[in-house]
Amino acid sequence: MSDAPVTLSQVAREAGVSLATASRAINGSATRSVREDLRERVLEAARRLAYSPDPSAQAMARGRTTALGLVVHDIADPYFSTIAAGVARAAERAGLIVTLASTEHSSARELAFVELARRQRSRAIILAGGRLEPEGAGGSDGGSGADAPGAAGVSQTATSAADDAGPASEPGALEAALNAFQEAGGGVALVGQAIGGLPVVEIANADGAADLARALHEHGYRRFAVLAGPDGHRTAADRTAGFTAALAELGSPVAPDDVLTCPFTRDGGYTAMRDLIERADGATPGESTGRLPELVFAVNDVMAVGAMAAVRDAGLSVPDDVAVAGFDDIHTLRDVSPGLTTVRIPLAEVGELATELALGRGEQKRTAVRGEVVLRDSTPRRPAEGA
Amino acid sequence: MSDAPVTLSQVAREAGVSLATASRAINGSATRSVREDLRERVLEAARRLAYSPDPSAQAMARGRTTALGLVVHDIADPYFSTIAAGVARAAERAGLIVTLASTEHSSARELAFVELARRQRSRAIILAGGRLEPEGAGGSDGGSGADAPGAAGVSQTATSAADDAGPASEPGALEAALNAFQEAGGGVALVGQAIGGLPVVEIANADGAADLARALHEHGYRRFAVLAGPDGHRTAADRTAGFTAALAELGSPVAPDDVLTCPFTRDGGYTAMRDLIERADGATPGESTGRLPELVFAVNDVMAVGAMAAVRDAGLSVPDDVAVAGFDDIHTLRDVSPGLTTVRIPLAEVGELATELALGRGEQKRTAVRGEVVLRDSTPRRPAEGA
DNA sequence: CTGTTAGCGCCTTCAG
DNA sequence: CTGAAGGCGCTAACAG
Repeated sequence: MSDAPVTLSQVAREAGVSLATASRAINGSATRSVREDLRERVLEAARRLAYSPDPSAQAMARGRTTALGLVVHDIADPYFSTIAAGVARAAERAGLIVTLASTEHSSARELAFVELARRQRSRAIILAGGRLEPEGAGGSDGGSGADAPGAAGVSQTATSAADDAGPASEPGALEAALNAFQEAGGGVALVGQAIGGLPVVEIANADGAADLARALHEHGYRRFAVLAGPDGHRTAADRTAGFTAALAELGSPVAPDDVLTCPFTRDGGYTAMRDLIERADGATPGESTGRLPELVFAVNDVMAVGAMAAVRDAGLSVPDDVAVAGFDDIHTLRDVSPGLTTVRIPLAEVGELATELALGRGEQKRTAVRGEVVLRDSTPRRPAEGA
Repeated sequence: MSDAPVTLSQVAREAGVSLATASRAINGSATRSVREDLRERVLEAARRLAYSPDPSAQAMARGRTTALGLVVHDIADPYFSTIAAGVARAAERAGLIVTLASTEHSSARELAFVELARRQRSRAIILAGGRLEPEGAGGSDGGSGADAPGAAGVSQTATSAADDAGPASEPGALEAALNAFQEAGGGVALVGQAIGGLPVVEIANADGAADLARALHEHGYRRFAVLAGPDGHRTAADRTAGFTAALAELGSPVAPDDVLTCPFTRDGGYTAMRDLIERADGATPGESTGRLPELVFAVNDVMAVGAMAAVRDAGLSVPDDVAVAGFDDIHTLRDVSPGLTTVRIPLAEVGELATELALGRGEQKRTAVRGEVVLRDSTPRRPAEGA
């Protein structure tokens, strides 16, 4: 059928006007305007021919794409996919196409995508996901040489760009790339926590965790442990810090031993909780406690669910033997049983907000979203108890 | 700093060669080759200048983008986000940029995206998500006029294109659009079930459900109900059909009354299960059963979890009062308790497969993925029972 | 208000 | 094997 796409000039010819007029009629060029009847004719012709503009051509002529870059750590993670849903919605509203990058936690890849976005002249870019402190992430393969195979080096694919960025990019490289992107006229928005002075939808991780701690304390809990996520993970660190700080203030400090480092994943939560249980059982001798904490706070829901599984697998019960709390209020996890106490973050809205921020609607460059504590059955009120 | 992006000609000048040579050196033009030392010089210059090609320009010159379109119903749904993760991985491997479209169940939007992809000359497009039978989905607003506001009609944004496609596109329009896309040289892959003769990663929904039914029957279950999803939803219908057919064969047919239509969502599962319970309670008089079925099969995990919540909210227990089974084996839901019996579909792999199919690696145009029954605690073996 | 004319950055025939 | 020249589809100065 209609093999070769219809071009604007075909439309112009069909309508009996010049190319320029057709262009103006169709996109309503900023300053110029077109006589009503001509416009009608052009529009009519375009409809008849089923014309639709070529984004690449427009991008080239305008020096600006209609693309919105979204980079997340892992699109399969409900935290990110919910944000992505918000971004997708807002982007569609703005008439933008979203290009998705799932970096699988490689900061090199992240950097490569930001650079790609700049090169591609994306309209804006949104970076979601807990920034890692300098350290860097590094891929699984340590690809030794900088430019190993064939015609690498200067590549035209995101892939190879990521590959030869090496195991971990220098700290600051991301910020620099983002700044360059912005200076080139692109919009930027971060989700989570700030980098430099870039626009950001901040999630009040520390405050939310502190609120949670207070609510739990008020419920009668006194002895806590924290599954704190990996070292160098900002989001995890902020949640941990907010939680422990609030407890310290309340006179129920968390012992350093009871703050366990672990991956930011379901398995991380599972394993850490299992360790905690083994320790309480005396299976791992030489440890302090000897008994389980009353409540375990996992710094995200997915970890919390892993932790609950570990409790069950050990033949124990949540909340009878240990209470568990999480963070995020992942929608898909709202029906776990017992219901998981958590801090609700309106992730989809966060995505929409970030999009609007990146697009520069509204002046503020910084929005904060504060979570709301949601108490459920995984942390019932404790019966009064003597010191 | 480096404000205006570096262009190929700058690289060429820097290397002291012509534009053409630089181009050939960098992308290794099919037929032509370049002397080794010149190539080195060009590559070196490119590196020094941090050159990277402009995708739009390449797209225009080559008449083909480096974009891979992925359209899903709802990226926040773990089913789709897991597929998306697979697609993202495979796309990166292939050096493609994925552009994401979350249609929010509007078939008009779906169609619009396919057309956009064609216009944009995307390399390939992947359509995931249960095709709806003709009926069409329709947005929430019934946008009356075909071309209502201002300069609509011929639009340059996916948004407006979707808007004026009206509530529901004619059946076959999608297939036609897909065919046109393919004829224009783009790759296509469907996920779920076939449309016409297009390449597809089929998910053996009926077979998987039948396997599940047999396993459950073997476990001693005899009286079933099905939360069947909405009318006209292919995936839902196939699962329901496979399940009921297998049971009929085994001599435990499911009464039509016990096949409940409901939305394909958590709330759909919740509500339908609640209805089932009320019915059993006699709260809704004039109904047949009077007692709960032994097992309720929800056609996807998310619905199943909603159903489990309804059971709990009614003060009943899974599996003591009713057993529950789902479909998909959503990763995030693997830790619900009791563990949910389901049919595991390797969703991420499905995404990768679809990508490869769409890219035309390998000749076959059709791959089938069969799920694997996973029995968990939500459907324990039933004690032997008299007729 | 409309039409003509240059490019945008790159690839790809063409000559040399 | 290399360089020069044209064009992809569209927009944005320019004239008219």
